[in-house]
Amino acid sequence: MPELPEVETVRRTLAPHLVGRCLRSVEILDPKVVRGMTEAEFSGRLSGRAVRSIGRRGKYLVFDLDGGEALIAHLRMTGRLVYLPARSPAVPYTRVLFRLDGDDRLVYADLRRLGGLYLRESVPPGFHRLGPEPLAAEWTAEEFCRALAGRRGKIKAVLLDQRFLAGLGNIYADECLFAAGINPERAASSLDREECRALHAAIRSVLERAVGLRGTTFSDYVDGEGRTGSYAGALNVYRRTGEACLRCGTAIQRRRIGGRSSHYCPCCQR
DNA sequence: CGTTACCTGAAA
DNA sequence: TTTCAGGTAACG
Repeated sequence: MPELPEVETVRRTLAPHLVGRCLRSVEILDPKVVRGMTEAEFSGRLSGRAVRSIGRRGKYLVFDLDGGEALIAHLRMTGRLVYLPARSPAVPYTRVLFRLDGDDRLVYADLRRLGGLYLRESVPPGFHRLGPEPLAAEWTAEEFCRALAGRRGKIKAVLLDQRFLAGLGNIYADECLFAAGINPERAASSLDREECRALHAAIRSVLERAVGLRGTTFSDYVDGEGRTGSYAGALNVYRRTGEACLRCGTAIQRRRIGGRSSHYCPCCQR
């Protein structure tokens, strides 16, 4: 479910509740979501540690804990991390419960169970190969243009490659390409300088606006306080197949690129 | 490079 | 019944 704006929103909504507080104990209801170690090791190494800070890298959340330990989460499609004050109703599909002081809890819920919880040593290899953060000041149009020129494959597939750029997913890749007026089927290396700069600016502005609106909710996504995001009303092409382009009126098309649905306006995106 | 597997549920 | 879903990794 979550791409960079949703994960960043979860980070921001969890931090005020969790930073400085202690994970008193861990209850694992479904061992599958704890990756790369036994349940006993996972709960043993986390129990009793306080949360120092919560960070984000691409679509990963990183909880830095006392003693140099870290809890790392990837929500994949349907994962949720929700802060649950004492006596709150249970969250459907809860897989792991972290008990805090005072009977408050942090819940990991995940309908499809594709997401996972990790410690530093068990983090998946992709974590260490993430590309630049698109909202970081150091990520310049110059660097982006150079990197694109050296890539084979279609621009849509390249934008989804987390080694190329960390945090874009299917929704925002389509929205950024629309904002830049670039067809998703174009070869990445065929973009000229002006198009690269337009796409760089589009990625920045779309992601910043989406973070400001607290992400996009279709069905599953909620933030760390259980609230939905409101970027769905700002979407121009994603899941609007057959509807009129808001800019020119042409019907939005959908086709499969690199195994994912891509939505675009055949008139505005060349 | 594209395809498949991993999971479950909703919608067509 | 089939297809589709916000993601990634492991195939061939």
